[in-house]
Amino acid sequence: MKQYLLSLFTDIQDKFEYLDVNEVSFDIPKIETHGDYSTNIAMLIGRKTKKNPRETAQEIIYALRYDPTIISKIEVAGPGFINFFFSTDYVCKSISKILDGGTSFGRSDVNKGKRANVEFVSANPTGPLTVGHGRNAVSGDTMANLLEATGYEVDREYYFNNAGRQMRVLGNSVRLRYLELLGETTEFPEDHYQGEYIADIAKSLFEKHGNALVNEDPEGLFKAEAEMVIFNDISNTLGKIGIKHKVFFNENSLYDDGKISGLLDEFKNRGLSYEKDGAVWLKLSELGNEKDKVIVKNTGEPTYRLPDIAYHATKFDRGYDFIVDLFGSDHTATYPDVMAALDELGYDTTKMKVMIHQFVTIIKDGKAVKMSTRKANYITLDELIDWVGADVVRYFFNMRAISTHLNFDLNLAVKHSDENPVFYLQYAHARICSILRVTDQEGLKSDATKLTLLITDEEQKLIKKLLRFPDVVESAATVLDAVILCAYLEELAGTFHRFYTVCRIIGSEKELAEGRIALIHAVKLVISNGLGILGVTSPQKM
RNA sequence: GGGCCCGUAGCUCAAUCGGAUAGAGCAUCAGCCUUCUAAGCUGAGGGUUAGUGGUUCGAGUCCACUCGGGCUCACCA
Repeated sequence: MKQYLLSLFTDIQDKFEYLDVNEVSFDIPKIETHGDYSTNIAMLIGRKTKKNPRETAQEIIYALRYDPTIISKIEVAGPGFINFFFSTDYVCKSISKILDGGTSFGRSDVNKGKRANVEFVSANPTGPLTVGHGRNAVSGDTMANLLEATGYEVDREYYFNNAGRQMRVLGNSVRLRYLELLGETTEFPEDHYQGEYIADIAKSLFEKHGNALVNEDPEGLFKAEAEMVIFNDISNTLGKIGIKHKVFFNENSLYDDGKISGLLDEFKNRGLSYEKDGAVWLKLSELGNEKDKVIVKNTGEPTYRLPDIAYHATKFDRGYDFIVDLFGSDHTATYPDVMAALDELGYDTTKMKVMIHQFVTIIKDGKAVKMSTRKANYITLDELIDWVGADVVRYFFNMRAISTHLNFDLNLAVKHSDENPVFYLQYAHARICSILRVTDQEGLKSDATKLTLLITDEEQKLIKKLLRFPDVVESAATVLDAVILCAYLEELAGTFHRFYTVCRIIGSEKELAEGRIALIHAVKLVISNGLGILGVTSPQKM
């Protein structure tokens, strides 16, 4: 529909000095009487020509040569809007486009042939995934789905570090719990990992090796076992909500293949780094950032910054057209350093988009649950999934804009009731499936040639809503946020439920019934395509 | 103190590039099942969009300041 309107304006572009097709946009008015689509172009032109926008709008309408079987009315309204009304016949017939599109309706190929990399989760293997990681995991996977829906070939990537201080502490935490099992009294430092999972790992080591590990290095088997168990746990949890990364990128590999030392040399040769107090500093203040930062500590160990830069350089070197990083707001301060360095190294950072999601607050019994990874008083993502189910987890994390704080109300999520929006959508789908089972028994078929009979208000609204789906997917993919899609699907479900209460299928005249069956097939398709992008299932029955 | 994010109905949140009368859900109240799934539908009440000023044909949206909340400012990641 939008494309058709745009083509009309392209045809008349030459007739108006200030008319630029690139400036013409079409909105869907909030109020029905303002038409199916509306444009403010006459007001934009009016600003330049100082002419009354309403007059300009009228001149444009006279010039437009449109097919009256498609558009039933064009009018000037308000301060100079041009409103377009599509004919009911055209709206009805558009349903076949949806049915023909099938599972690919809503998808586009605007980015066909391009490759994208989405990095998300990227938690180091020091403990189970928390609810906060859950938001990252779900948002990242959904972003990847959205990009795929616009034609990208997407690699989902997980970056991790199994070296460094945190992992040493992890190994030692396991070692101390192990020694406790042997009856030794040990001091368990407060900065060590307090979680029960540490004791579990120690216990399994004790069962396998008895007391043979008394003198084992904390960085030896203790660390290795912990890493393996925890990683296994992480990927199991991700698997439960349908997430599978294609690439697990280990920070260590950057050392092994010389990327780190090469980068260090390059910084030095280009005069971008210097030594001070036994450490190596990067001249970020000269690259437009606030202050210089250490890239190699006086212990000789790099800070996270150096491998981070090297890592992102590999993403560019691997030839991606679009690179997405997703992390929580606690990392806000870190990425400008990486970006500045990459810029200086000559990488085109406009190809890269850093997405930051705000924190998740778990609300239980009306109160916020305080969480700390080290102290282990947190709710794990795994527990959450077991508790409320994968669909609810995925939907709850998708239904809020990632830039806003998310309150995850456990008491609400756990309710399998009408307070829970995900069921509202799934119910619409299940309801359609149920109708189709019954109509099938009655021998009624879907008949797209009867679509022009769908002229009631409820039917027309429903069809127009369905036709918006590709635009919604495209917008959601552009901003990399599924919240638009969730809002759309909830509207669509509502529009369907209203149709359902007013427009009966069984009991209607056969031709009308068969046209309506074609319509609900289209609704079913759009709901399940939409839920599919969100990673939520579309149940046949509820 | 500096940077980033946020503040919209009692609660949780929408609002397309700055568009026309700020919308949903929940909660509250009043209705609707002998008929395709009532996990549904209809109706009612509920707002100085935190505040003040500015930009313009038009501001929840952009700018400045103020207030309130979160995150962050490491030789941790």
